[in-house]
Amino acid sequence: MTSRSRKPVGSREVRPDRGIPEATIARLPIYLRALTGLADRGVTSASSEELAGAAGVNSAKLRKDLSYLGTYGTRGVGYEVSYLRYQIAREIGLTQDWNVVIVGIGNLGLALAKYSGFASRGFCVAALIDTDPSRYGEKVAGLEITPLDQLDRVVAECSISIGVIATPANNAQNVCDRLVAAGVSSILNFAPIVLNVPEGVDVRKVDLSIELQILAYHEQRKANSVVDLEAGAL
Amino acid sequence: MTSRSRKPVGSREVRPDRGIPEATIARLPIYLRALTGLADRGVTSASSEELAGAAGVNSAKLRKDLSYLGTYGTRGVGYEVSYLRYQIAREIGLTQDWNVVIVGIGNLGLALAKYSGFASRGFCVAALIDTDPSRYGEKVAGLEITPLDQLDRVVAECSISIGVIATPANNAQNVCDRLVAAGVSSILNFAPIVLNVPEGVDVRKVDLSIELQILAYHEQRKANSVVDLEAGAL
DNA sequence: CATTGTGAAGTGATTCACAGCA
DNA sequence: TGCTGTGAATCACTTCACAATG
Repeated sequence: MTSRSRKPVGSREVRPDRGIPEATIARLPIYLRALTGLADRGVTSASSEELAGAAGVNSAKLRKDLSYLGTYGTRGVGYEVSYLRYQIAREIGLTQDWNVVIVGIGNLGLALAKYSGFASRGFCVAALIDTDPSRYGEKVAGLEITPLDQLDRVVAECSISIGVIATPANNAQNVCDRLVAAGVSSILNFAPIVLNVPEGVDVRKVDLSIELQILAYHEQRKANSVVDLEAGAL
Repeated sequence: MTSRSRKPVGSREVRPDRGIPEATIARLPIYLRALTGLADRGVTSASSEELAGAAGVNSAKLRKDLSYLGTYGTRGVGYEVSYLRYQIAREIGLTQDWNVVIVGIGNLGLALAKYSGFASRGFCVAALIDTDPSRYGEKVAGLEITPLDQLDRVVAECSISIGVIATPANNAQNVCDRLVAAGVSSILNFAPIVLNVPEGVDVRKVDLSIELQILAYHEQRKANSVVDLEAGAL
């Protein structure tokens, strides 16, 4: 098994080694989703092959990924769905619910605030922040839109550690700074800019135009290769 | 599928195309965004160091990435912003605009339909599709919501090759199949399921809960390491 | 005996470090 | 001189292939 020298020597092992590759971590939620789907359909046990199919990866990768968490399968049989599901949820940190603040209640922020899927996946939208005074007090999904300058209070009161930025690009860095100052240390950024954050703060970004552009690149290449074929270029 | 627009024929000496790493392709849109930002601020020239800063990557990676496209810099000087911007846009396939259809005009679909940022980035939302008859004909951002069974016609009429799925999970595979049947070969999927598509169709997925869960994992680890420190465990 | 768990091999991406050029 | 472009080295991730095992 593992035994790489990470930290400067531990006098002893604290928990089964925390060296899970980032790529694996990014897939754990997918496995969780797949397991929940199987459980909902009444499936109680699944092989790595079946699970991998449901998650859209190959089975070797799935087994390797799971091996970083521990040995939760049974050789010759497979994995018990609900048990594995629990183990992954625990690993991700979903034994507790996480409170989230959404900043920027425009079209996208509104959609996120109303999205019902977060609750079942371990997240609770606990506060909505905007900077437009005309919207203060407006209720969305049972929550009042609150001014940005109350961020510190709201973050503290609700024990919020995850912030979602859904503002236009020109406000995003400012909002980000305010979130960090308020104590938020994980940020999901929808604004199309690179955020600067201090050490210790995690940022993940979702830029829809970028996703489309990546598709466009491949789309263009498909179109071109058709042209090539028609021209007998190969 | 329409679209051809290739370079002025192919007796070019070096075809820099073949084999740009996927990781590089995924960053080209980021460089494009950074260059646009610089251009907007009147910057006409930038070193790899400056550009990399604006894009949130290190300069070695940026130079290596750009080297796959061609040699667009000047040693000792840097890169001409507008020239490089054009070259990247061309590489991605943004010399043309891409028509996009959004399927599922719920909260998220609505937000996407209204989002003004697509236009400036090479995309035009050309059609909105839903399955709820009570919404047929409703106008959003100047477009009528159209029934799913008119997808084929709409895709053909508007030469659409990119589809966005913003439906609930239970409709998504069906919608996906319909899109593919209609001739769409690139799909951006917001539904929290794994889509099955035939060879040659590209899918990119955005799952907001998964992004939050990845943040939660790191958040949990930060919290735990604080506990470890307090307990003197290291 | 079917299936897991995992070393070893393979592949791809990143970073280093410096030659080559304006 | 200063910065790009790029081989070589390194690091990270994936896949292979099979011994271990319930």
